[in-house]
Amino acid sequence: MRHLQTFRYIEAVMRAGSIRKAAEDMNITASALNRRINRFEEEFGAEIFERLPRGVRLNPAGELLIQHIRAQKSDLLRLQSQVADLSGERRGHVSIACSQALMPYFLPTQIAAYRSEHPGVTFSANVRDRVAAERDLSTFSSDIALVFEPSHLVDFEVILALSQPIYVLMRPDHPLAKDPVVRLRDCLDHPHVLPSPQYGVRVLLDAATHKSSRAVSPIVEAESFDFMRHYVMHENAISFQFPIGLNLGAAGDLVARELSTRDVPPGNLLLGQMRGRTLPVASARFVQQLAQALQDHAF
Amino acid sequence: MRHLQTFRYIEAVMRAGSIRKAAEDMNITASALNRRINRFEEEFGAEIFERLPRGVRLNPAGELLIQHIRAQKSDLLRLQSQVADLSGERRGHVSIACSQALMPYFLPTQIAAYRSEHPGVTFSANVRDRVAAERDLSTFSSDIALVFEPSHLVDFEVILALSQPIYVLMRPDHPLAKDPVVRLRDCLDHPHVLPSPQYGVRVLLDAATHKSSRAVSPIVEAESFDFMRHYVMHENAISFQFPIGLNLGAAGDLVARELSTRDVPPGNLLLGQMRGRTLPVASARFVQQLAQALQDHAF
DNA sequence: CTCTCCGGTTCATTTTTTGCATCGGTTTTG
DNA sequence: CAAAACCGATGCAAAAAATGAACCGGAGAG
Repeated sequence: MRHLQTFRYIEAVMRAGSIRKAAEDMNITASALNRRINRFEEEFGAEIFERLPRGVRLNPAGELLIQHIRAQKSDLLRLQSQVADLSGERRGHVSIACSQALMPYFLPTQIAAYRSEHPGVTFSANVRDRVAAERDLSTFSSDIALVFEPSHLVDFEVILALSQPIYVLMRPDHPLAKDPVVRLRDCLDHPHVLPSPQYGVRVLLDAATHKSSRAVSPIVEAESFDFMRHYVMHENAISFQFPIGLNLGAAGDLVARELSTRDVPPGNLLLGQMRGRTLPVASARFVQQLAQALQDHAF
Repeated sequence: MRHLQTFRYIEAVMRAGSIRKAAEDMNITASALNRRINRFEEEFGAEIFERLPRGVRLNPAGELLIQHIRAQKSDLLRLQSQVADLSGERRGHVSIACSQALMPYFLPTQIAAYRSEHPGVTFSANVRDRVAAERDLSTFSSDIALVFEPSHLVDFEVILALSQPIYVLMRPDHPLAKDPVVRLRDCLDHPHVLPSPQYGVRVLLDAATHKSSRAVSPIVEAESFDFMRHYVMHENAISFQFPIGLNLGAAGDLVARELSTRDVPPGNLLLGQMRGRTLPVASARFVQQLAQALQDHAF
C-alpha cells in the first residue's frame, strides 16, 4: 500500500535509531528520507523524533504515532483478508503467541483441524512468556495469545479463561505414582525439576511455598518443558506441568498425577486478543474454535 | 494529511456517484481521479466500485473500505488532539448526537460546566433520534450519543444507562395536577399532545397501550417538545416528557406529575459511543463528566 | 585537534501525477 | 431511430513531486 510508505519509513527510522541507517535499510538516500520525515512532522503538526547528537529517537508524540501506525497497518491487513474472504477465497494468516506447554500437543491438533477445513489459511505460532505475549498483542505482532497467568492485562482482552490444576510428572516406578493425587510437601521431599521463574507453573509453586516453611529446591532449572520431561526419565525425579501440555489420554513413558489443589491453586490459562481490536476473519474464526476446544477440554 | 488524499477522493466519488462529478468537486480532472481509483484498486487487490452505465457505486468490498477510511480519519484526529493535549494545549472538539429533550436544560449546563474548565474545547450538539444517533456514531460523525431507547445497539457501546420514568406536563389548574402520581387511563381521558412515533416517549406509550383496550389519540402530534410544552398552555391539554428534559427544580408555568410506572415502564436514557473506538481526550473526559452528572441526576 | 557520524540543505535529475484530447460504450432525449 | 448527453478508460505531453549526489555545520570519540 503506497499511502503507508511514509509510515514504513518512520518505523524503519525508529528501529534503526538514525535516519542515515534507516535510509540504508530502506534503499533510499538519507536526504530523501530526512525530507519525508520533516514534511510529515510539518503536516502532522508536531515533531515525532527527538534529534540527538548521535541520531534520533521517538518522543512521546512519536510513541503515540507508532501505535496509530501499527493499528492502521493491522486494520488494513484485516480489511484485505476480509475482502478476500467475501470473494469466496477463504485465505488469511493467523499468528499466535502462546505458552510453550501448548506447542507439543494442543496447538498442532487445533491448527491441523482448522486447516483441514480452510486449507488457504496459514499460521505462525510463537512461544512467548506471559509478559511477551501481551507485548506481542499490543504491537500487533500476534493476533491471539494463549498463556498461563498473564500479568498486566491492560491491553489483554480475555476471551476465555480455563482453570488448570498442576500435574506432577514422574516415571511409573516413582514412589509418588501410587496415589492419584499427590501433596506438595511430598513432592518437595523428592528431587524435582522446575521451569525458570517466569513460567506460570513456577509462579504458582513459588507463591504456594512462599507462605509455608518449605521452599522449592530444584535440582535442575530449565526453560524447556521437553527437556524437563526427558530429564525426569533419567534421574527418576519429578516435574510439574499443566494438563493441557500433556497427552493424558495416551500411555507414555511417564505418568501424571494431580497435585492437590489444596496446596497449590490451579493456574489460569487465558485466551486473549488485543483489547478493542477487530480480528481478521481467519483469526476470529480460529479463536472461536480454540475457545470451543478449551471448553471441551474442561469437560 | 497527504497520505489520506486517495481516501478523500474515494469518499468524494462515493458521495458524487460518479468519477466525473467527484473530480469536479475535488477540483481535478476526471482522468487523474480515474487513474487514482484504478491504481488504488490494483494495489488494494480488489475492485471497490461497481461500474454502472451512469456512474459508479461502492461494491461490498468498497463498503468495508469506507468503514476503514472513516475509522482511520477519526483515529488520526484523535491522535492529533492527544498530541496537542500532551504539549499542554488542552484543545479539541466534541461532537454529540442527542435527544431533543436534552437540548434545553441538561446539555447547555453540562457543556458550560466543561468549558469553564477547558475553554479551548469546542462542541457541536446535534439533535438525533434513536436510529440516527447510532448511525452518526458508526460513521464517526459524532463522538458521543445520548438518546432514549436506542434500538439496534450493534455499534452502540453503552457507557451508562439511566432509567427515566415518564412525566406528565400540564397547567397547574389541570384536574390531574392534584395527585403527585397520575395513571395512564386518566391521561387518556384528557386531550393529549404526543411526539411523533419515532420518539422514545411515544414508543413507550404506544407499547403500553398496545396490550390494553385503550389507545392513545393525540389531538396534536408534533416533533418539537418545545412546541408541545407551549401548546399545553393554550388548550389546557397534557403532554409527556422525560424528567431530564424538564427543569423540575424551577417553578414554571407548567407542573409535572409522574406517570405511574405500573402503567408505563420507565424509559432508558443511554450514554454511548462507537463500539471499540478510542475517543479523543476531550470527548473521553466529557463523557466522564456526563456519566457523573447523569448518576447524580438519578440520586 | 582530527576524525567520524549525525541531521539539514541545495540543486540537477528522475519519477510520478496531472491535464487535455479522444475513444468506445450506454442511456436519455427529441 | 438517430442525436445528444454522460460515463469510464487511455495515450501523450506538461507539470509537479520525490529523489540522489554533494556539501554544510555541529556534536561526540579517540
